[in-house]
Amino acid sequence: MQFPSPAMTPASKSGSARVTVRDVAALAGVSQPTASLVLGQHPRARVAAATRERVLAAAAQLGYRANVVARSLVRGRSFALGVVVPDLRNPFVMDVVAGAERVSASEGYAMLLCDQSARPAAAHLETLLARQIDGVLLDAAGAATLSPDALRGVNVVLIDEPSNRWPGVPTDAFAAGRLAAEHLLGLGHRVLGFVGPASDVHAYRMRERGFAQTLREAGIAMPSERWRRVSPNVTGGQQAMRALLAVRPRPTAVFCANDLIAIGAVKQCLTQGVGLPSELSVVGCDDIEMARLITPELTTVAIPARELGARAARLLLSYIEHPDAAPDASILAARRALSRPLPVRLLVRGSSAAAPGVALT
Amino acid sequence: MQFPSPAMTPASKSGSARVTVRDVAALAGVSQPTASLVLGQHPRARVAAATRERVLAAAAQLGYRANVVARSLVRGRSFALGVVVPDLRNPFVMDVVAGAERVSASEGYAMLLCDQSARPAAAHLETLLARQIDGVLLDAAGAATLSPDALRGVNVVLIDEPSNRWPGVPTDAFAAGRLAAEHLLGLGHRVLGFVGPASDVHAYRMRERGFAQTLREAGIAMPSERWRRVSPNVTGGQQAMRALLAVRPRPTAVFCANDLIAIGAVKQCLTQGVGLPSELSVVGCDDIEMARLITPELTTVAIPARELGARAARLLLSYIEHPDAAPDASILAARRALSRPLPVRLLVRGSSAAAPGVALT
DNA sequence: CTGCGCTGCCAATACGTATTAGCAGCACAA
DNA sequence: TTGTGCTGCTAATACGTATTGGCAGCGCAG
Repeated sequence: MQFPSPAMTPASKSGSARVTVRDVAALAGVSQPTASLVLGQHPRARVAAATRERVLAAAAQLGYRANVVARSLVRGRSFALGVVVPDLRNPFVMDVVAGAERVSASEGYAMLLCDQSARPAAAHLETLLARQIDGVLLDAAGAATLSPDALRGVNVVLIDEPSNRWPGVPTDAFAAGRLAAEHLLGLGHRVLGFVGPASDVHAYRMRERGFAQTLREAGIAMPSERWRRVSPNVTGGQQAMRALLAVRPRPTAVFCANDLIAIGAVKQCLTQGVGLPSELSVVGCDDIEMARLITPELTTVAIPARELGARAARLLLSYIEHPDAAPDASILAARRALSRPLPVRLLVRGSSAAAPGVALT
Repeated sequence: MQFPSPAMTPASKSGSARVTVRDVAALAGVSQPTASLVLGQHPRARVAAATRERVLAAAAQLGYRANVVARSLVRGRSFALGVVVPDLRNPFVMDVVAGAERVSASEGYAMLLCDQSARPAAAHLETLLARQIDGVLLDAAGAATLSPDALRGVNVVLIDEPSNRWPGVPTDAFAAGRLAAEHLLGLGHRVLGFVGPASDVHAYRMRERGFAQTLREAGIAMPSERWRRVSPNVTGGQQAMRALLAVRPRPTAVFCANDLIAIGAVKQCLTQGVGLPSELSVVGCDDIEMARLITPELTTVAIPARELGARAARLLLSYIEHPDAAPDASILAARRALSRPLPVRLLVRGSSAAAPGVALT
C-alpha cells in the first residue's frame, strides 16, 4: 500500500505541469528508457508484460501525452507533410487537399498548408525544410517555380504533373480532352473552340492535346482565332468567350481546360444573350461543385480530385516510411498502383446539346 | 591563414549532411553558443560586430538552416498554429483560412490544417497539443464540439463565435440580418421567408435575429411555415425552397442564412420555373465567389471572410507573443481593435427586386 | 561448479538548439 | 597597485525523447 504524494493528487491535476516520460517512469517504478520503450512506437521492444502494464497504467493516470517535438528531434523526422498549393481559394485544389488531409491525418501525420498566392513557393519550402518536414506534396505550379535542388533531401510527390525526377500521381488528362471532343463531335458540332491557360502546366496541355488530336482525326479545322489562352479562372473564361463570340464563323461548341474557365464562358454567353445550349455548347473539365450550381448545369469531364489528393498522400507516405533504395516487392507494387493514371469520365449536363440545325438520331 | 578541411570543400557540398550551428561555429572559429547568439532570434544579444560578421559569413557559406524542431524543444514553443475547420470544401471557410494563412506565414508561423469532416475535433486537438502547438484557431463548429478543458493550456481564438472563455473575432451578424430585412422591406415585400441551419451557431442565430427583429419592428408576421431549418448547404437550400414554394400565401422574398443555402434556393426556383427576381427575391449572406457566378447573380450581405481570418490570426499571435497576464496598454488596445465586430455590407445584385405588383418610386 | 545463452532492465548518450552563469580581458578611477 | 565595472565570449546544462551497449539474473547443459 502506498500513499500518493500529499502535494498533489495525480489524477486531478493532469493538466497543470507538462508530464513527461520521466514522470511516468517514476510513478511506474521503472527507468526512463523502459517507459520510453513501452510508450514509444516500437512494439518490437522486449518488455515484460507486467512492466508494460504498470507503465501504461501510470501513463493513463498522469494523462501522459508524448511530446512529438522531442521525438522528432531525436528521430530526425517530424511526422508532418507539407502541401504547397497555387491558390487556397481554387475549389479543385481544395478538393485535392481535402483528400490528402484525410489520409495524412488518419496516418498520424500533420499537414502544413502553404499558399503560393501569398508567398512564393521557395519561401514556403524554406520554412518546411527548417521544420524537418518528412515530405512535400507539390502541385504543378509549385513544381514549375521551384529550382530542383531546393528540394534535395526531401521526399516529393507531384500532383498531376509528370517528372522523371520525382514520383507523382497523374490523371488521364489526354482522355479528358478526347472525351470532350468525342462528345461534341457526336452532337454534330463541326466549328469548335478551345480555351486554356497560358501557363505551361502539363495536365492542361494534355487535355488540350487530347481535344486537338481527336478533332484532327475527325478532319476538323482548328484555326488559331478559336484557340484562346487566358488565365485559368472565371475572368479568363469571360474574356475568352467574348473574343470567341466575335469570331466568324462563330464556334457552336467550346471546350474549356477547367471548370472555372467554363463557368466564366457560360456567364459571358448569358450576359451577351447567347442561347446555351441552343446556340452554343460549353464543356468544362474538373467537375467542381460549382459546375452543378450554375444554369445551365455544366457538362464537364470529372477529375477525381479527392482521390487524387488521397493517392498522392499515400504515395508520399510510402516513400517516407520505406526510404530504402530497394524496397520490398509488395511496396513497389503498391507504388506502381498509386502511380497509375486516374481515370476520368464525362458528365453530360445541360450546357451541351446538339449543334444548331442538327437533328440527332 | 587557415586551410579548409581537405575532406570537403564547404561551399560545394552544402546539401550532403545536415549542417548545424556547431559546424558554423567551427568554421567561424567561435563557440557554439556564440554562433547560436548570432543566428538565434534574439537581436538583443551582445556580440562584437566583427564576430557577428564572421558567423554570418560562415553560415552563408555552409548554407546553414536552423532546425526549428530543436529550437521548439528548448523554447517550448513550436512556432506553429493549428486551424480546425468544419469542412475544407466550404468556400467561405477556405476564404477565412486563406486570410489566416497569409498572416501566419508572414509572421514565420506554420499552419497545421485540420478538417473536422474527416476526424472529430477532439482527435485533431490531441495531435496538435502533442506537437506543442502555440495556438489554435477554432471555428464555431469546433468550439461547440470540444470539451472546454481539452483546450486548457493552449491559446485559443474563436472565429465569429462569442465566448466568455476565449477571445474571438466577431462579425456584425445582427446587422447582416437587419440589412437583408431592410432591403427587402424597401422593395415592398411583405410576405417574407427565412432559411437557416438547424445547428446552434451563434453567428447564424444573430443573422436570424437581426432579420426577425427588423420584420417585427415593421409589423410583419413571421409564421413558422415560412421559417425553415435545414442543413446549411446547397441541398438544404433546395429542400427549404421546395417547401416554401408550397406555402400559401407564398413568400415573395426569402433571406437565407448563408450563400450556399441561398444558391440552393435559387436553383430550386429555376427548377420549378419560378421567376427570379420577378416572382421571388432571394438574399444570401457571406458573398462567396459563387454568388456572382449563378444566374441571376445573388444579392447577399458580404462578410469579409479573408479579413476575418487575418484578424483572428493576428489576435492569436498577440496572445502567443505576449503571454503576460497584464500586458502593455498598446497591446491591449491592439487586441481590442482586433476584437471589434467586422462590418458587413449589402451587395444588391440580380436575385432581388421589387415585390410583385409594387412600383418603386 | 562452470560456462553459455537468453531475457529484462538500466546507464549513458545523442539529437540541435537556447540560456544561465561565469570567466577572462580591458579601461578607468582611486 | 588594487578595486570596480563593463564587454565579449565560453563551459555547462537543459529541453523530452530514442537508442546503443552492457549488466545482472536465470535456466540449462556440460
